[in-house]
Amino acid sequence: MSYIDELNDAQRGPVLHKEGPLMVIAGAGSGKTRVLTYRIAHLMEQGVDSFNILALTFTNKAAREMKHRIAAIVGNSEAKNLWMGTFHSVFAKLLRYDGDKLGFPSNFTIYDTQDSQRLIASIIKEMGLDKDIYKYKQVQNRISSFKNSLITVKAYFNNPELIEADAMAKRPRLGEIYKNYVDRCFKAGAMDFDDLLLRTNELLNRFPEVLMKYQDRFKYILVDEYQDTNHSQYLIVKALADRYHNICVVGDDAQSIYSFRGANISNILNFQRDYSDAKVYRLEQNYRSTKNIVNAANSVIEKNKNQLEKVVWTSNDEGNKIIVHRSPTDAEEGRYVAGSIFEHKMQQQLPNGEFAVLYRTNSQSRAIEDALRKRDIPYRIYGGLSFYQRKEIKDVLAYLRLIINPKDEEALKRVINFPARGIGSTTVDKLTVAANHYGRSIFEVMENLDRINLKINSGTQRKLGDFVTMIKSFQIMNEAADAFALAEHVAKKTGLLLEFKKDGTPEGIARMENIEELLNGVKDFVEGQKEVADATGSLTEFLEDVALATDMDKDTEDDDRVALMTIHLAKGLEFPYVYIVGMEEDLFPSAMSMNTRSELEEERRLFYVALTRAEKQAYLTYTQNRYRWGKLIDAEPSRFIEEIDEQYIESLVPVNDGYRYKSMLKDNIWGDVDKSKLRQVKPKTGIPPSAPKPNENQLRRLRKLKPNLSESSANTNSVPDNLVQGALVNHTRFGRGKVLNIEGVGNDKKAEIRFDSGNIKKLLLRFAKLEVIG
DNA sequence: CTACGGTGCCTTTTT
DNA sequence: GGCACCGTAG
Repeated sequence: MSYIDELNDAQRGPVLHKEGPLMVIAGAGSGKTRVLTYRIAHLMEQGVDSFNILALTFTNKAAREMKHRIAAIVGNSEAKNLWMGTFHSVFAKLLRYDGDKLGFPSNFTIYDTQDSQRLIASIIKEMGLDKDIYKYKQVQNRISSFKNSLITVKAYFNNPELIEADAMAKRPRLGEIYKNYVDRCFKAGAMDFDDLLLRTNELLNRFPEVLMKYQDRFKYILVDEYQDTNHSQYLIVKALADRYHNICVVGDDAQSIYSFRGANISNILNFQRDYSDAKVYRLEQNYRSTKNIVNAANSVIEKNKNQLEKVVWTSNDEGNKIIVHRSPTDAEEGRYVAGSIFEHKMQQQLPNGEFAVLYRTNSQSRAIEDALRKRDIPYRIYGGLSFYQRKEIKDVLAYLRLIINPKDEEALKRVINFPARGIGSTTVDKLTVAANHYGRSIFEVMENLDRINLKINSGTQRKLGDFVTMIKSFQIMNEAADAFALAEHVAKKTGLLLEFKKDGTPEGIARMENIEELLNGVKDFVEGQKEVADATGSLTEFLEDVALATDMDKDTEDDDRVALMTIHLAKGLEFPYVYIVGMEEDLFPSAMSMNTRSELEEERRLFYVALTRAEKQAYLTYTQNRYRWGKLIDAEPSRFIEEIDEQYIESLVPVNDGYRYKSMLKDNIWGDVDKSKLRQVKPKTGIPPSAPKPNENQLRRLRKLKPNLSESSANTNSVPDNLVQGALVNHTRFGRGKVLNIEGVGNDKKAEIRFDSGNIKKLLLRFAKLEVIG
């Protein structure tokens, strides 16, 4: 049992723990995934049937990776049978089996947030309500939070406080909207994200035999990131574990960052109350980061009041201090980050994948992207507008959804007139009214146009008939053809591909290519599904996969790129070099999250998560002025910078963006050096026309600054004269090599060298440690 | 019915 | 600076 030897004492406890509830409080970087993986493998080696294990992870990717690692220990065929995935994907699967008891077809559609919002917007309109009072996004948000707290429509109307609150907010008819929304989803055979959990609860509550079936099946339940479960998820887990009590939850209260979507930190804080015989294990040794980073993060999270006791420590090296950097604008900030990454890469020959840029909001990615592009540094953005959310992709998917489930109202509305086929909003409105009146779906109304008098002129009636015929022909094809053939047929037959092709603009071509990429994705999926237990590779499965895919789930192509993502998405990941950008008040912490103590504490935990992603070096950057909503606004440094114990911070370095902007030193824009002045540096208006020159004090301090990466000129190698094309050289890391070519001048001078290993590398001479040997 | 331009809201974070 | 929605003209 060699894998047991790879664990430290603290990790071994929960892995070997036999029966009964256990909670693992796992500090950042303490090997929590390893514990989960090995515990599952160990259970299976002890004779537990893999059919009896349920593991709930935070991302599908995490589940996949864990499965692979388990397969490596216990064998592939056994690992296949594990139920492992996100809450949403696991319970979607469960609802496909047993959702019929609630009146849902097994091929129900999953509405994404946009679908929900559109439906709510149209309900508000149909009800004749003022859209400025009933804002569809806010309404959707509120309904979502009801569902996450298990407040059904019925529960809402039984709760005077909620009704009162909405009345006070001048939205007395919110309950009605809620009711209509639920009805319409039901009628459309659709569930939104929250329904996947809410309906699972309903199913388990109303049908004891179903509950017993799954209680008996899932004798061992493991939940990752337990601190981020919401009430609905909490109840599902509790119900399923109620029979055997073999529940293992893993989490870190200090990393709870999803309360905005209903996550309830008290789930983890109260675990011992729920299971009085629970054994608690703590993983406190951090294997990821340097002492500086761990200690800095500890000094920040200490400021939170509401937390479990835990001391994260590390025996890793001291490491470099955290570098804090100020820029005049967000564009400069991007340039600094790109320049810094560039220098690290050149100096240490690091791959792009060792770097991550983390931000609070998706909109911050743009400035970083621009700067990286200018430096030719490859990057990949995670999150934001993901592939599956692009218009053209959603259009294709909507057709596919309609084939599977013609009652899917949002899919129908999306494509009934795209590409344009002369069916306008007037017609769609008439159909909607009729559908609501008869309690049928729009598609059913369209199928029976001849039997209902809707005052639609005959030309339009014929167009509607053509549309119905087309969709039905697709349905017939779906019975025989595989998902790929069908999807390709649909893209062509509907005219979607042609629509974008004839557009001719680069944008249109890009969209066409995206559709082609989607088709390839379908193909890959169909083939990949053959490896999964009880999967068939059907269109239904593909659509479910797409609906619940997160951006992190995409197979990380093995190309080497800098990662750009929000801090939320970065949870669970680690990178040697981490840049946390936009460290400014109102941005991070967010202006929306400073009203209550608990909101602020969540922002602080978010910062803790960000900081603890870094293995070797963390950078914090902020700006004096930033573009927001297309306007330049003043910014001031985030309070979180001040909250870090000073001893872990490298004195705030001047803004000279490496060698390339060295000329700016003349009228330099200096970062403030004195930490105590952090809050005073905010300029009154925009960018000063010429930034102040450094005073004597600042100059003295700057001279004392150790040479570091940001001051590239200080550690530039002098280039030996005899380093010419054809010279033989020795490199400290890569060994002997021959210079093939020299290019560039001055600081940009690079040598292309073929090393004896066979690798050809381009090195910046001012960094490369080269010795000429002949 | 479509195309186009004006307006307002938006930016927290995601399954 | 961008998207979604609405009103108007053709």
